[in-house]
Amino acid sequence: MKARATETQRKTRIQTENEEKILDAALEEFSAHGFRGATIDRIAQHAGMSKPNLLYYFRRKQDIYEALIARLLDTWLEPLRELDAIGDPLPELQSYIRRKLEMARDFPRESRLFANEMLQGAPRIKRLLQSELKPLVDEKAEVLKGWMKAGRINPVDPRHLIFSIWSTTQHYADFDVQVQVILGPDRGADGRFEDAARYLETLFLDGLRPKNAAGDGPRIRTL
Amino acid sequence: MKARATETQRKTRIQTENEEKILDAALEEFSAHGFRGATIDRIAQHAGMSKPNLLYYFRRKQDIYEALIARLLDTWLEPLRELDAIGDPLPELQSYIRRKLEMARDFPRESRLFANEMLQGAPRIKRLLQSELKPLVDEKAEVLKGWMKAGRINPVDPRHLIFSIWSTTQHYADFDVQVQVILGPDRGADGRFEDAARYLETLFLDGLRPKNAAGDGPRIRTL
DNA sequence: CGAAATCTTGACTGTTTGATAAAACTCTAA
DNA sequence: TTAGAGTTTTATCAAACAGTCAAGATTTCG
Repeated sequence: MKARATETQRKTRIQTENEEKILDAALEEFSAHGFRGATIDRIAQHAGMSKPNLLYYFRRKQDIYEALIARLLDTWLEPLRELDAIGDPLPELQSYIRRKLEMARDFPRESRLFANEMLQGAPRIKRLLQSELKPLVDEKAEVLKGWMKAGRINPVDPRHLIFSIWSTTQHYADFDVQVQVILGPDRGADGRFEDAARYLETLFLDGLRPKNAAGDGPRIRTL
Repeated sequence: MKARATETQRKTRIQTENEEKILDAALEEFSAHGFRGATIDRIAQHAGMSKPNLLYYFRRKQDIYEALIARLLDTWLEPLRELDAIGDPLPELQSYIRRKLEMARDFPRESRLFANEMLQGAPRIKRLLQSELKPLVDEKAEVLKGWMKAGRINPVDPRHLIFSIWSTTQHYADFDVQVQVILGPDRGADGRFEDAARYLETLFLDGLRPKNAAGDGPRIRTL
């Protein structure tokens, strides 16, 4: 009779399977339409079960969404956690960028779900951002600052540096349609991924200013 | 009796005012909740009028959305149009980045509306992207290629370069909540904007690798 | 097997939503 | 001033929506 009670209780095979199916379908829906735009009917349909049956596993729409968010944030921050203060700065950053890019490739729906929540003003995870995300970023910002002080990477605002890594990599998941329209069908998904990886490597390591050439031009006005 | 007919017909003062009020309210709603998540009721309420009255100006929900999208794309592409093949590459790119950053600061709702449409797979503007966006990007990609061939900027994939400018700048509008959580309240909106501008300038011009120092470290594995 | 626990379904409720009709009201220009 | 165009509201509708309930079907396990 009681299915998803919070009590310590082993999950049935069917329960595990169905919860998985539901969360997968819900990810599809929520990531494309946001919390309000998604409907239980569509999630149930996509999960291949009746609406009342879905509601047997998750009492309310919000419960599905929260279950999704809960499992998301941890996965999402994993790449940043791996940024190692002991390692060499540039290779560390490079592999962080690559890990984020791989996540955008392998978990685009998760990326979009996160983006959707942000666009809405993060009403449901703002607190989590405060308690989980911020301390982690603070910690890693200190690591970056250390590298800068040692002259091992150029001195920039470490937090904005992190923003730029997030945005450039997640762009390939969140704006996938646009990317495909612009790049055309010539190059498949794998090719696009490698192109993006190569480009971001150059951008973050060396920027656009040519090192050898004198062709620098005048500084632009600082408006 | 007939209000918003497609016929050539002068608009009333009231008509102009109310359409403006509606579009502003709709922008608020659609940018935060997407097409499905937004409701006419809430838009009407936010616009300070009754739902039937709103529907007197825009027959269907979709009409409001489309009116919004139509006026958006043109504004959105304006900064890229200004990228001048004749100018000096680095200052041109720098001021393009700055213009995009200014748009993120001054029109965050428009940015979010666009992002929302993308997350949904751009069902309503995919065609417009093909016919308007792609040719423009193709044209500007050629400009960039020319600069690269002349050795005036580092050789990179021009389209991915454009993606990175879009993503880094729009991030400050689309993920504003997250940015605020991480940066804290110490620095106001203006300070954040200037910090971002300064950081992006360094990133795009010089990247992170220090020029003077030898501290380079080994190359990372190309996974 | 067979009973208890688990799972599934159809029928249903109250509410919200997009949209319409027509009556009532307001503004404007001759 | 007043007729008619333009605007707003009240009342209403059908569909979509989140969520409930109890009865029936299935699985699990002693």
